[in-house]
Amino acid sequence: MSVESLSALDRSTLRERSLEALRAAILSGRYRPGDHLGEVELAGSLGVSRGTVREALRHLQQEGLVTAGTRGMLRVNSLTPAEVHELFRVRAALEALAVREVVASPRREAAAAALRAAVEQLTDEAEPAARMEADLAFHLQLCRLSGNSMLVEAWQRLEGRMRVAILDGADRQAPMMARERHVPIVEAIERGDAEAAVRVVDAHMSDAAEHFAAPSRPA
Amino acid sequence: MSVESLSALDRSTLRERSLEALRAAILSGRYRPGDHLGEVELAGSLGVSRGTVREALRHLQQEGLVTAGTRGMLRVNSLTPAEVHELFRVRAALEALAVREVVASPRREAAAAALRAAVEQLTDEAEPAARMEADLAFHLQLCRLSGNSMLVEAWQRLEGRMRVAILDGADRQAPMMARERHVPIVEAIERGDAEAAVRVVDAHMSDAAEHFAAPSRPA
DNA sequence: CCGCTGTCGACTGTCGCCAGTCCACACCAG
DNA sequence: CTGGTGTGGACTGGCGACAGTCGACAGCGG
Repeated sequence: MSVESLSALDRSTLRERSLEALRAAILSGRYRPGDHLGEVELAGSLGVSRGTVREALRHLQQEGLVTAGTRGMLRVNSLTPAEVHELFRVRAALEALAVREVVASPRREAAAAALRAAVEQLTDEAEPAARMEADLAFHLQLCRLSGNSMLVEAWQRLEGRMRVAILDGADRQAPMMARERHVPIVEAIERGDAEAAVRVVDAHMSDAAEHFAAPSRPA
Repeated sequence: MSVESLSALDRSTLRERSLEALRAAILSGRYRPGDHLGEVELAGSLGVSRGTVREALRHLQQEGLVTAGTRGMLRVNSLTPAEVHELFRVRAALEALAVREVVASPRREAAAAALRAAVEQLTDEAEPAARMEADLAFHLQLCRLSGNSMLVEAWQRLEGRMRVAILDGADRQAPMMARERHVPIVEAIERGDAEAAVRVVDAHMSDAAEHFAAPSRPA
């Protein structure tokens, strides 16, 4: 029943490690959408007390990976196709702001270079999880380069939900993560053509929503 | 030292009541930015245990009203002028998406009517706090009418920070909350002119950022 | 007078426990 | 056989206490 033993080697708090372990367990599919996450069971699995698990669960709840059911019980959350579409539209709005700010920034040259580097990490051969990481890293980098901390935070709050949506439709994720999909964004930024970049991002997000909204696990 | 006694009359949990009380205490200025929020002190003030206060504080931390300082201690957060600008730019992006979706919605007529009603709540005479509430209610309503739940959630995550920013510059908030500032948005939506509505929202947010970014409380 | 050190205090991290509540299931009366 | 009932189990809500850690301050040596 053990999720994964918490190595007590690093200096972070138990709460942080538990949070990380829980998030990884959910994202890895160890717990499926709808599964009940009992505090006592998790406390036993993680080797920590209930209170510690509680805080981690509350955090995941705010992240949207976990939702409250009957009697305050928490279950692994899943997204409806409609929610996936909504999610990607919000993401598109945020990233559109990001590209506009990057283009308008005096550090546009350096930003474009950094994005070039991030795009190179999008390998076409790695396993799905690694591809997703590289893809998310690119988009997060894009937000970071805008220099807008509030934007970064808002984007990161969507990240958990995006991961579940992407992993749910992992069978068809390959084309979305391709390097060719991201290069045009960087090129438009390099040209200083914000509107073109926004259009590319919008189209990219729209396609992605279409791909990942398909209910692959009827559960 | 008592923040405010929690009436044990309603049916909500202690955690929720504590959270509400704490948020109100911070937003009301009972605690100033930078103030240390001790778990034991708050527990005593609220008449609940430390664990309960802890969870409420963690929630406020994610809301951005509270930030972690040395040794995990939590302090009331404040926003730099730059952050206020960033905040309103993100908000503008989200509300622009909202108006686009409202205009594109088949329920546009009904939505416009609901916004008309919300605009009427923007009285020019009430006290600052009430004006802010009406203003935020209008904008939240706008997001809700988009029917995009992810958008609503993203917006609400900014709400706490917006409140602190607005209250910090409450001395000059009056013009921003005026009804005339919001009527054009509704009118553009009624006309079905999404781009015009977006421009109005953008301008509104830009002005607001300018107003509320002024450091009024040098602390 | 200045710097180092040891001790004290305060605060958070974490834990185990008790209480309240809801659900499921067995049981019994009709 | 069916419906109401009661009882047991499981789960979360909430609490008090212990332990670890860091900062402040007084005291001592140079």
